[in-house]
Amino acid sequence: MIRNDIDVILAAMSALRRPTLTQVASLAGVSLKTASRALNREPNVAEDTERRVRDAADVLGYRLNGIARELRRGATSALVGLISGDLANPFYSAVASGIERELRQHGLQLITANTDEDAELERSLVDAFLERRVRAMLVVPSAERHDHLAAEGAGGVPFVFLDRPPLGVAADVALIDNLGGARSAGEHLLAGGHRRIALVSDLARKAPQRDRIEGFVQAMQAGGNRDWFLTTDVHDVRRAEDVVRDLLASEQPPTAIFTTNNRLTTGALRAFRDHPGAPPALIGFDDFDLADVLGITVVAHDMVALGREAARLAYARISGYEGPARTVVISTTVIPRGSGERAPA
Amino acid sequence: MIRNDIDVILAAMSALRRPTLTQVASLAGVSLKTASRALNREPNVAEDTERRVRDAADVLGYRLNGIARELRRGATSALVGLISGDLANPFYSAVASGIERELRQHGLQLITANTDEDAELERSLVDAFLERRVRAMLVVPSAERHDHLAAEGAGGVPFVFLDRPPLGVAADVALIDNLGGARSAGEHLLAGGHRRIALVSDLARKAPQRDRIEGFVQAMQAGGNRDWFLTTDVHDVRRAEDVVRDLLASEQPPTAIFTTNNRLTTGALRAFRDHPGAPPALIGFDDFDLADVLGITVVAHDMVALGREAARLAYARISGYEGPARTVVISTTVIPRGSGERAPA
DNA sequence: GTTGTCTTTGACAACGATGTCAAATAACGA
DNA sequence: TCGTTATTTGACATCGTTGTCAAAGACAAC
Repeated sequence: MIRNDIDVILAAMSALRRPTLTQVASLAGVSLKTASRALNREPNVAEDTERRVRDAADVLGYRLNGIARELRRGATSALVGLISGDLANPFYSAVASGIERELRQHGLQLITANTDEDAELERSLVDAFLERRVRAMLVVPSAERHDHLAAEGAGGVPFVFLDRPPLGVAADVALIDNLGGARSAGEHLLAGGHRRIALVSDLARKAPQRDRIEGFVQAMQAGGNRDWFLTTDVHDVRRAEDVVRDLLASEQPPTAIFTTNNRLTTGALRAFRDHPGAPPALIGFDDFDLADVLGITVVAHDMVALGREAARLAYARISGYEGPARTVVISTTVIPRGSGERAPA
Repeated sequence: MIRNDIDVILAAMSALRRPTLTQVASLAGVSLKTASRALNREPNVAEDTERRVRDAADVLGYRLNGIARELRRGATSALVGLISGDLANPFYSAVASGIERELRQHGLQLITANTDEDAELERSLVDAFLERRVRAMLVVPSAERHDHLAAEGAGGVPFVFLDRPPLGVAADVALIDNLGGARSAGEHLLAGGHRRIALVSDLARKAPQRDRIEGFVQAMQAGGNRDWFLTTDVHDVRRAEDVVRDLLASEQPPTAIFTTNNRLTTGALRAFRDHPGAPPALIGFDDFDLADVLGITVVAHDMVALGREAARLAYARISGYEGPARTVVISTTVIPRGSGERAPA
């Protein structure tokens, strides 16, 4: 009866709630279950019935309630969580896009959150994600220790760490070859004839920075060079600029500088800009957008690949892999662009 | 009875499923509802009871099932969806971080997806997000038209568009002052004495690019200059480099160039690098990292603010604002850094 | 002891979908 | 025509939580 149809439609609209499958079924004049079958293209639904249900769904603007479906289907979502310190850093956003593309191939959806490098927030965000029943957690760790996550690993939700290995937990990790990359940088400068080399690094307590420092030191030792020095805990661009400016103005300025991440390289370049004399040689860890135009030699690595590999590790666990924790290491390459090849003064 | 407790624990463990509230309740020896009350810190729960429940939850490693909770509480999640063409572009990732910070203040969580500028994917991702019952959708549109979203707006889920206004729908939008910014750039070059100016732009069918072109044209008209020319549909860095290289090599090269986005500016800089003579003046739309080091004059704007404002528009709708669609425009500033102030040859 | 108020607890339905199972109908061969 | 099988449909339970409502217990005042 037409009047009745209109009632159903009006009820669905006016309630300001999304129409439910029950309403669709009632409008189509079939049972709830039949409507469900029709919309899910299950076999054994009469052609005519399916059409009626689809029409009804269209009229009402019906959209499946994924929350209810997930609850019924096993209380686990198709979501994978990513928590990182600073998604605004182009460095990390490349990682995120690598992850996203890989996950999509398996019908999984990425959900992200920033911690602003805050360990407390990291914990609470992990909690929030787990409550949403994510299928896996990808973490670029900020916190120092990760024991609190150990229980989770056992509890069923796989964790994969990126860029920095977790402390206190055996878990899958995707890393960059920080040690090897930094060693190559050191060797490159030594091969160029440099001896007096300054190393400018970020917070030394973070593992990637530690490894980059160590790789560089290894190169120096292997090359028998002791004429190098290290400034550590340089955490932002401003500070890097100041540090490098001081280096340039010192009694015996270095003939080459190695900066251990993209921010520090930026700072160094700003300091160079205001410096009257010829700048020292420079190699930076991490490639960046206009490095080619600026002619900056860098230790490059594929961040998209890092994300992709991490996503693969996660997916393996989701699909049932139960073996021991694995580590994937992304290789690095020195890309000579001029700044790292300047001869010592 | 101890034996019984152990049974509950073992059952929870071995099932390889997360323990449910029922199991916690049974271990604590209370009813399901009481356990729920205890864990949610509802009033009127005996202190002793609450402790027993909490202990039981700890023992089992219980974690609330957010999916079930959301279903019960109203079938709408605390998620806000963001769909953008390319999250890996630092431009967009700044937007995302602005959004995220604003949302977090209201207890909302951002969930993101890339469309790779694919209109079809955009549609299906919007669908997927709506099925997850996001509270609002933020979209950096790729598709040409957005009529298919109109029904949604009515259906209750608020849509906010960023950077590009939607076609065929009246919805909240957060935009950059493309027109004004481009006009300022044009005026800046005219004031510097330039007449023969080349405009290099991306796909002209996209609204932001159209506006930037138009703003520039307005400035030329107002300044009575007709000696300018436009290359359009330059979509990637490579192509921009080629186009600018050709411009430099032409009979009558321009004395100034205006590139309408950061990718094109990068391309221009690459072309300049290989050019023997003095480069023309250059102004780029969009600020970028190291533009200061390179001394590039740009039309800058605050992308984080763009994200923040979009999130605010969305939140207003979520909190019940039902008024007409609103538009927020983020202002732009010309930042002179040298490249835009070079005198005409 | 009775009444009334306040605290604490539990039984039950509900959120919106899907899975199980059985009933109704259609189609077929004998 | 009847029995048998295949198709199509619907009633009902279920996922894990929270809201409603009523029952039970504690306590004070009369």
